[in-house]
Amino acid sequence: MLGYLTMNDDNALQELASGFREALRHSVYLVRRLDADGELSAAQLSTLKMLLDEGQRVGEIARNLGVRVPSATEQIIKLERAGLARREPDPNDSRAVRVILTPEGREAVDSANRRRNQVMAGILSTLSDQDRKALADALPVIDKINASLQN
Amino acid sequence: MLGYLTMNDDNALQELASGFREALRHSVYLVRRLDADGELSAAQLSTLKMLLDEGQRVGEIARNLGVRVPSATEQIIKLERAGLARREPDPNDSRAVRVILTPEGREAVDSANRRRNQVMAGILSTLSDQDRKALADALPVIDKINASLQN
DNA sequence: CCTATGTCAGCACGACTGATATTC
DNA sequence: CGAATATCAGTCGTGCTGACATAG
Repeated sequence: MLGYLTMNDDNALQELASGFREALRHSVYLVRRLDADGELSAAQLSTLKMLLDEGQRVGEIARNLGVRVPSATEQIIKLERAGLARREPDPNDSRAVRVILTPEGREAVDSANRRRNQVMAGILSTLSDQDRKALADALPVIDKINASLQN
Repeated sequence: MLGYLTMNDDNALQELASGFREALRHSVYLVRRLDADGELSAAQLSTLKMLLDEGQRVGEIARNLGVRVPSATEQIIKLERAGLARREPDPNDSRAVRVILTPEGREAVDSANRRRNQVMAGILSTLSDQDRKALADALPVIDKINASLQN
């Protein structure tokens, strides 16, 4: 049996969960809009971004993207066809494939990233300092929540 | 030419934009995961939810969902086939169609909503009070950002 | 006649599962 | 031989645009 305080806490938790879910649902459309007139789709940009440093294996990309390996392969093939990435055999493990950025890919990431950040910054610039602080404070928390999925 | 302070503000804005974009990108997968083992897809649940009170017209549903009318029609047809919603002519405007929930639809909303909220609440319950407060404080801000798309 | 509302047809994107090769 | 890695083939969900019918 729950005590009064505990029950309140539980209600608050449910409400927060519900509110956050709703916010995320709407944000899906925000992301879509952000991509709308872009040269790269969101999935492509995400994939390219994680190749920036030294490239990755297909399996790693899939895991980091939160999708299955065949889905990652599909994206990679598209990027390759677009001349933005290249696949090459992993020298240490011939089962694996390393995916690396081409110079064009690197340029595409930078430019698309810049464009999207500017659109978002434009939206954020209409907020009050207080609102921006609240958002900034919540980002690490949202990261934590997202990270809890990696398990 | 921008002054020092302004330039700092601008940098901060860009960083906030970038961080928020990144958080949203990851959240897409969170939402997916939340839907994964559900009886209703996220789009279907969202559609059903806005019929709870007194039903809505197709155009209203589309606007509230943030999608085009044909996309809303498609969802509605699926819900109708599943026995969760019904379409009937609007008595005041014969061009329009009112969509209303069936009792089964009402039940489905409740149950799916409950399940998803519980999963999310489970995740949130692992956070500190401070983190939860930060998240709660940011929700209205995120709503504002999302609302800025309605234009 | 023009506009608003909804539906239909056809398409694109991006995920998934299941079935292979190939290598460890 | 069994496990891991990547790809291929086929399917599904959900969005979009453009064309259309009907009503205001």
